[in-house]
Amino acid sequence: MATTKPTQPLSFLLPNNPTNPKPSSSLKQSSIISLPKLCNSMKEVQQIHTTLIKTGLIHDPSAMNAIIEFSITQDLPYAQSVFQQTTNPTTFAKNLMLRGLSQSQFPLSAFSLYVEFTIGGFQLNKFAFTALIQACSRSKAVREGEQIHAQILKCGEMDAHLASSTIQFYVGVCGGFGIVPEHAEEGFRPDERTLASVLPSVSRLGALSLGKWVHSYAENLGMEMNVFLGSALVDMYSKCGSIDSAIGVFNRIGPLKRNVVLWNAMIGGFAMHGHGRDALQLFQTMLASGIQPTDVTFVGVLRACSHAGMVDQGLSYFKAMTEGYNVEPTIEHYGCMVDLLGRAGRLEEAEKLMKSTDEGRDVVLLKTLLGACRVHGNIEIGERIGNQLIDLASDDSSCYVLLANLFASVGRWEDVNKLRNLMKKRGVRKIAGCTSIELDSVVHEFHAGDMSHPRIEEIYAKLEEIRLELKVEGYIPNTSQVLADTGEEEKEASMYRHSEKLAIAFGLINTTPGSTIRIVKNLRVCLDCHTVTKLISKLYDREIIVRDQNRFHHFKNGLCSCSDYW
DNA sequence: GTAGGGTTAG
Repeated sequence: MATTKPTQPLSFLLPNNPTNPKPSSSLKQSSIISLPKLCNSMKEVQQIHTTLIKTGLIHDPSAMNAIIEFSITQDLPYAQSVFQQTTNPTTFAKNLMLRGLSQSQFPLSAFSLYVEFTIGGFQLNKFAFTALIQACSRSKAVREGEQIHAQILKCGEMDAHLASSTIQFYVGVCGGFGIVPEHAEEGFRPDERTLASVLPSVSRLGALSLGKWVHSYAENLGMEMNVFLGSALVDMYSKCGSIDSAIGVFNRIGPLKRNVVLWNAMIGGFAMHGHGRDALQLFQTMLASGIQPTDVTFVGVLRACSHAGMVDQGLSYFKAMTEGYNVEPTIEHYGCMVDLLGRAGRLEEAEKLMKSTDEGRDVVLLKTLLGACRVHGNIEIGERIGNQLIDLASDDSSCYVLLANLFASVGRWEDVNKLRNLMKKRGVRKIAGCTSIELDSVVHEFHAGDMSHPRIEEIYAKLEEIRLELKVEGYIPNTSQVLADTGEEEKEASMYRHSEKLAIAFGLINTTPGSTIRIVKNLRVCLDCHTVTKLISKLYDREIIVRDQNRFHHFKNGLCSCSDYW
């Protein structure tokens, strides 16, 4: 871990450094040859390399290996030249070189070295094979990978590590085809790595009870809560809507054990839940504990600012990122910034920033800006961006829907119809809205106007009850996002069959009063569902947590954590 | 002494 390395330069250990009066002979041989492991830069490695040559210690194979080991990740050409100058490279050094090339920009270059080695009569071992099969994974070289797989089987080098790299190869190049396990292995015990690998799938599903099961499984087996498992759990709990449990896992990992990935996961968790201040406070704590932020950290920080509406803070963190922390902005950072400025209604600035990058025609950035135009009813910029989008991403239905929403909000029904016809002509279909809710480990899924649920009558009865109560409260349905130019009554009726309303009604019927309702939606929440959910949270005294396409909404006491911008 | 796992805009 980079943070455990000494930060001061190591040159004071070298003999020609005047600040160090001791001659090099006072250093044990074993200590100088292990120095490259402690190095922070190639410059230090080169200094040590020079010293090794001067003192003759370079003839010790482990000294050479240490130099190669450091430089394969930092300066591959350097490692290659050192390796070529070695008269009798050890197996270890050969394996390192294979690994270095397989992790380089041109993974298949490992194969030329492999050919060289085999001509020279070198027998490959499991470490060499791992590097080669990974090279095939990275470059999607199916035939080569299959041949390496055959060789591995022939020479009997297969073990658990190599098997997992081989599986990764097949999963990556053909979706796992051809490697279906024959049976679940008897006596097989998953370890922290296994669980850390399955958790991202649980996170994507938003299946909290499944994630909780994995967590308690780990605890029951007495597994060590390391940063890998910890980060995966923090992310899982965040993405499954249980930010408190995420905090619990984070806090239980000792401050000294926390690495930047774990901090990033927790900051990102706060961000997606709209807890901007918590995210920024945690970021400051991270800095105070001496952890260097990465580009991912700033994605979390900027996302936190945008989701919590902290525009000024966001702008100053973006500045600090590039000027103070030397982190180059990526497309993800620009995405956050366009969202941040767009939320504040600073649409011209958002567009200017977008155009100033190489990513001015990126579909996601354009969609972010168009979404902001819809929220702020800016038809001038919105129409321009929208038209650009439906050419650029002509098969993406959400672009048409966003633009149609904008037209509908200003009553331009003719344009809405034109868009609908264009979609039909181009064969683009709207993605159907779908909301799921999990009760007692069973996932119930609802689509708009769904009549298939066995308890659908009760659900519609509950919705009717809600509709009447909201009417008493003076609520007027907002039909601006209904894209059919029909009568108000028809529009209202169609809105009451939206999938999120069905899921919430089902949740109200089947959970104890006062308990939290969690639902997951595949698209963005519609404007009317958002308003209705706020009112339900107050009327029924329920906390309702909604995960939509890209963030969480916490509805409580008539308010939503997104401050009505999403 | 070498290899597998975790975090990333809308």
